[in-house]
Amino acid sequence: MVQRAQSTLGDVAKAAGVSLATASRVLNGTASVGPALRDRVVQAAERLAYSPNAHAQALARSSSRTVGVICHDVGDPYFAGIARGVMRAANRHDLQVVLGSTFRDPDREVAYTSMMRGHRVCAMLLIGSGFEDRARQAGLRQELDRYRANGGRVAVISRHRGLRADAVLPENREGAADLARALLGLGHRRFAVLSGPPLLTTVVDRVGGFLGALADAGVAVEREDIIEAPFTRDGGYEAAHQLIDRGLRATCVFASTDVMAAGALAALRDHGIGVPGDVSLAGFDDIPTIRDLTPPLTTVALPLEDLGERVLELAMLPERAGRARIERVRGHVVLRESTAHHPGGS
Amino acid sequence: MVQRAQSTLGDVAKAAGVSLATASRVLNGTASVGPALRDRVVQAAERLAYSPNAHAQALARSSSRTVGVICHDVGDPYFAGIARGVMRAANRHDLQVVLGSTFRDPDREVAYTSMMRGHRVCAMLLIGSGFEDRARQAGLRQELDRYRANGGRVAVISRHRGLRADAVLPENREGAADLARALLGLGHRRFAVLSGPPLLTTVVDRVGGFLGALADAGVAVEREDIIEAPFTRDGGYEAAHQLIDRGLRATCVFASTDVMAAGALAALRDHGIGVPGDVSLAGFDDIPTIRDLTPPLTTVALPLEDLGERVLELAMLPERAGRARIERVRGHVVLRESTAHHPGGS
DNA sequence: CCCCAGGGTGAAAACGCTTTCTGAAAGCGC
DNA sequence: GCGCTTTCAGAAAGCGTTTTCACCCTGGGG
Repeated sequence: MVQRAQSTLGDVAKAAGVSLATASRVLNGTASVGPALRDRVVQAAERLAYSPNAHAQALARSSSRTVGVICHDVGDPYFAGIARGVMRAANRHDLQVVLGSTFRDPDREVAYTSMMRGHRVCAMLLIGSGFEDRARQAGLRQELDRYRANGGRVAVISRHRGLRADAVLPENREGAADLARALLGLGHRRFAVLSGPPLLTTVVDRVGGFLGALADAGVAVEREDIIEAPFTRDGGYEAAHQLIDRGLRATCVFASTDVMAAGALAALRDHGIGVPGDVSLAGFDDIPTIRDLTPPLTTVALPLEDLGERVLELAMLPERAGRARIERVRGHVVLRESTAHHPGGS
Repeated sequence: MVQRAQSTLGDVAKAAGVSLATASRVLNGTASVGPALRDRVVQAAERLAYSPNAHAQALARSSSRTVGVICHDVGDPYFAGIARGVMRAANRHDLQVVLGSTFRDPDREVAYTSMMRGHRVCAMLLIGSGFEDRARQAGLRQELDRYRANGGRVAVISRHRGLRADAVLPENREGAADLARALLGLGHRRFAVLSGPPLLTTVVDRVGGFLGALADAGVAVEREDIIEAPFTRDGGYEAAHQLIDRGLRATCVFASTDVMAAGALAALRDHGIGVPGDVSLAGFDDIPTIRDLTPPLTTVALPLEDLGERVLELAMLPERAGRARIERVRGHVVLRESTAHHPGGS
């Protein structure tokens, strides 16, 4: 294939009969250039279909308008919602976005951060739960510290151990506690919990908050009524299935994400267990689709798109000297029809 | 971009007491370097937390391992599903992804292509429906032609008028026709259609295919039973609402995407109209969540994640001399419980 | 008439890397 | 010991921009 060389600023300058410097100034509007020359340059650029080489620009300016975004899985509605917010804010700030999807592999997360450091992105956004595993976090932290040592900005959503980065923090613990109290208020006393991978801070917080609030009310959840499963629809399905196999004694099931709850709902339906007739079901996140389930799911609503916008806004702020900025976001309980009053309760 | 003195290859070379060239060769494994020097370089790089400047590399090599991906809205489950596939394939090929979300603004689409051209991405992926509007397409086409003239690769999902790019083509027309025939087979004779923006090729194909197959069977759909609405959940809700206001006479409603169908289902439920008792409902795409709706939605299943992987694979192939590669993907009809046999039918 | 301010322009030095070209040293057969 | 090929390392020329610095004008004030 004959690959005609992409025309350069030099070509444009030559075609317009001006110097490189002048051409650059015209195209950037950097300095005042005589109208005659200006026109010649603009026309030459158009004629040659000139497109400035962004790499050369980044190199010469030592700056770029690119942010790196790392999430677990763009395909998941939770991240998709947040990503939409990030993209909206990025458009507003005229920023380019390079995206990483780790598929929940912590090593890949580190690989992405180091790649983005190489790209000299002006900010890095870590979307989604951190890991409890300190050893695992160490590599990530080192990479990010190096990045920040050179002036890079980091902002995260959710709790990330040890990273001292600006953060948008959904109040998972409190939200789950609120939910627990609401469910207690409906009269439930016997609960089951569909937990995610216990390595995720989000899981720890949500399940911990939920169980804590129950404990405060004198309600304990037995070990076998807490099931760990992947943070996916099928994980939720499997977990509910397992729960049923063990003999479902709870009157209310809490799934730590809506995605899992959707799977659980399917499992319950497949077993002919009525929701909320036989058992109540609640989730967390308020992803858009669950209000269209039957029954619509009770959940703790998080403003996903908003989270995305805010984390990007945080990253655009200059680093704060003292300690990191924390924006807490309180989720609010939305009682829908998947949870019903439990007659046996108080 | 990172401000403070990020260490450079020069620093590493100096610290290791070797030349730039040697340092470069060690770090790239380009040529054989004596073990003693090699170690000194590697250690110096580690000590200085060296991270190669990707822009400088791209410039020096005049090539990059970055692909641009442009979609309408990452937040939409359809695109989120495809994006997941793209990310998976990108991980496999060790490619970086820069993402654009147009929010369905064709101008922004052009802006993205030109920005990505500037970035000298090695390929551009256009995800999602093209526009019928020839004038609008002209700008996009020009930008892409310039990109390809310089060796850039373009691959698209869905039909894009005038772009002669490699494409993964969901057979929207045929899929919709299959669906229509299946619904006819259930005995339905009176249909309504929730159409998307008529400027989108996807809409034209799906609605066209659907109506065409009906016409072949001697069934006509009246103009007022075809409603145009945005390609969103709320668009579907509104459209169904409007349909109901006009007096719902159809026994079966076809929504041109699952996302719209989900909204329509909600509207029908809100009006106490039973699905499929009072009316059957079908969508298109088979996004993951609709099988969990009640009733689960009949649809035309597209392998979303697979589409994403395949479009990236296409883009990685060298350009084919003659005409563009076309990969047709036949969706298959999945009859679920949202559609029922219509007693009045044949 | 001279000097100086200042707008407009060009030459050239970065920016951080890759890669070609060149040269030095080392290994080999005679 | 002599020429020969290999191997390994460095000097330097790009890659395509931006930006500093210097220069040349033109005009206006003294």
